[in-house]
Amino acid sequence: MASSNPGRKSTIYDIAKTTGSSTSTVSMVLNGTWARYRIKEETANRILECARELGYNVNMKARGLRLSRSGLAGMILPHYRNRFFAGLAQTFEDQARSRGLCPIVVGTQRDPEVEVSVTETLLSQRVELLFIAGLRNPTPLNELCTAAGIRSINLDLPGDGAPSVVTDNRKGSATITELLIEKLLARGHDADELVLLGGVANEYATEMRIAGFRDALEARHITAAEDAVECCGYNAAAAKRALTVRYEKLGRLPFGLLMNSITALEGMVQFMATLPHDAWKSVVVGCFDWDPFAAYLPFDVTMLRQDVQGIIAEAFALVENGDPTDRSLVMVPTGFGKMYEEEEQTKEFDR
Amino acid sequence: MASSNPGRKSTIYDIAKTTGSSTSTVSMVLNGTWARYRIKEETANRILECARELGYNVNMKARGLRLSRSGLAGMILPHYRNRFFAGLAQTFEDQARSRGLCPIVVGTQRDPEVEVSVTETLLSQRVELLFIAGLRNPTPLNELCTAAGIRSINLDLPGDGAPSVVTDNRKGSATITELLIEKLLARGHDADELVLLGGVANEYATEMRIAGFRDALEARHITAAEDAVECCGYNAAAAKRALTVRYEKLGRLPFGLLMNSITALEGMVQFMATLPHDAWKSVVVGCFDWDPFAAYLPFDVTMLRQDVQGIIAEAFALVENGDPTDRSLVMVPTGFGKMYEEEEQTKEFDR
DNA sequence: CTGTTAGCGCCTTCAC
DNA sequence: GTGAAGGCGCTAACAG
Repeated sequence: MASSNPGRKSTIYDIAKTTGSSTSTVSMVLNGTWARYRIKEETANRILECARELGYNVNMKARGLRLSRSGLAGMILPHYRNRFFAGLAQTFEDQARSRGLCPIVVGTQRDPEVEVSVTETLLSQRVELLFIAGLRNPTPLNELCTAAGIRSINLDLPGDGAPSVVTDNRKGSATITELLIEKLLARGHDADELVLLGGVANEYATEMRIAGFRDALEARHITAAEDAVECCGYNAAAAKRALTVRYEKLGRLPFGLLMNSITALEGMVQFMATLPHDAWKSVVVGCFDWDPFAAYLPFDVTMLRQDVQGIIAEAFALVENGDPTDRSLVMVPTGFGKMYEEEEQTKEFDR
Repeated sequence: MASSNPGRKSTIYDIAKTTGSSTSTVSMVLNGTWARYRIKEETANRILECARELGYNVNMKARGLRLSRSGLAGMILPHYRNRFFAGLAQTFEDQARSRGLCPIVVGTQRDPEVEVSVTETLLSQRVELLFIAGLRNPTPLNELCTAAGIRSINLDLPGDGAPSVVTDNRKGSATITELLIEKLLARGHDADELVLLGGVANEYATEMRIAGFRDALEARHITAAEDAVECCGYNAAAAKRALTVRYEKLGRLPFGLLMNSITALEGMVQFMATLPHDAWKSVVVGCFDWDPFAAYLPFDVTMLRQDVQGIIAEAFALVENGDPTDRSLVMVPTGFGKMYEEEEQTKEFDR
């Protein structure tokens, strides 16, 4: 780490001077295009060596300015607090890096002002693409991007200002509903014991999940109970409250529960913790999204897992296909349990 | 959103031409320094208006080149899969934004090659500072930064290549150990039932926690059992295995358990799920780090929470104080339960 | 009050 | 094979 000029980053001029060559030669060598220009290998090596010694490091600001390519890929999401968004972020980073881009992901806390200002900031940094995840209404942000000539893709929730990649919630919901019905029947309960709890009415994901839920019931010619679907909101407290009410009315829990989010499941667990132990075994549970703790709780729970790798891959494909008028909606299927081996490979010092 | 020149981002030249003024006037107006230069308010308004219509957006690459200030703040961390790192990322983003910087955080999956290449990338993007979180040996990265004249701060785990901000693990450990002992005694058990499980011997955080554990025992003149500390590793499977062995040897669980990480706690929960229900109530548990699911499991668990806001604030203070030879080690105290009101304020559509 | 100009560091063409 | 020069978009003197 022998920086001859500590504190000041070195430039190609420094290298040119120390090696006694010209800036263009240095530039070519550093870009790997030197072979095409028949530059002496010896010269090239000398320059490379010198660059290392000086701790040289391209100035992407200058290169980007010249080439009008920043090398930055942006993504905004609400937060990192669940495995879905955390996984999206991680996968995005990996795939961006593998394309030679520097990932830059920002959490907005669902604050509309932050969303706009972050988008503007990323645009000023001249990101080459922007993925917008989990926004109910991404259109204003899409428009900002379009105006700046930057491609944006909506993830998780669709919008009409850009192409969107979302989980196939309806199909997934039907699949898990089907599975829960099987389990209920196997336990000798009625299928119409199943309750879909959580989420917000008229919100895209919730509506799709409700539709899938009904699909599965109808496929078996089962009439859903009046109150089989309850959109009590996504958060834990609301789900806990809703369950409490049902418990008091019914004198017990429903035998089958499909929770509309990991946070709703959190609320359910909080409620279960207040009940006698055998309550845990009395109920068959399903959940959209996955969490490592929840997966091992002492009750029968099945978690629907989103395919973050698939989502990100589709999104990159969309930006790479290049049609700026594209507004297609790509559906990515879900799965159960672990989806990627490596994802769970915790390193020795992971905690 | 009327971009007169869709697809091409507009520049100050475009604005200068359309408003019939000069680039410097435009520049000053856009930077808000126009009052100082006594530019007519009317002109200013015309320019501002035009900028809006053109969907103008500063090119930070060019501005950065000129001012040699990128407006970027970097942070690297192993992953986002637990609440500590997720919170660090979120807090970093908030605080960076409030300082007018654009946060750019990258997860490295603890891959040393990725760590180096990400650092180099961030350095080429000319980030103005770099926070390095959760690395066992951050020194090589610190050196890269120093060579480039960029200030770096180590977070969570210390290093000798830069100042470090870490949680006061020893004090925290002593506090929670003390609390668990109280609980054990209240239940009529011996204090030497307490076991510290998980982590890696000779690793900084683990060693500090062991020291704190012993501090608390010694303060009460209790001799720790031979096998009171078991560094079985951080991951869930290892913790589960270690507990299984103890269970078989003892015929029951130890009455008190202090788990060295959220992942180790995960392993414990997995093991508990295999036991009869009353096992959950038989044990008093503590854990370093916090998780929303774990916090509401049906057993007596106390979670030590790290002060992510404090850590990030100290880190920014360190870079702002400016002494590049500073190698100080700042300790940030821990707390129990919720530490910030707002942190748990889930928005309506959060899931 | 406003316009002109000289770079910031880099890449690319075009001479030599 | 190598050097000189122009310009990416912006800012800060410095002239008018």
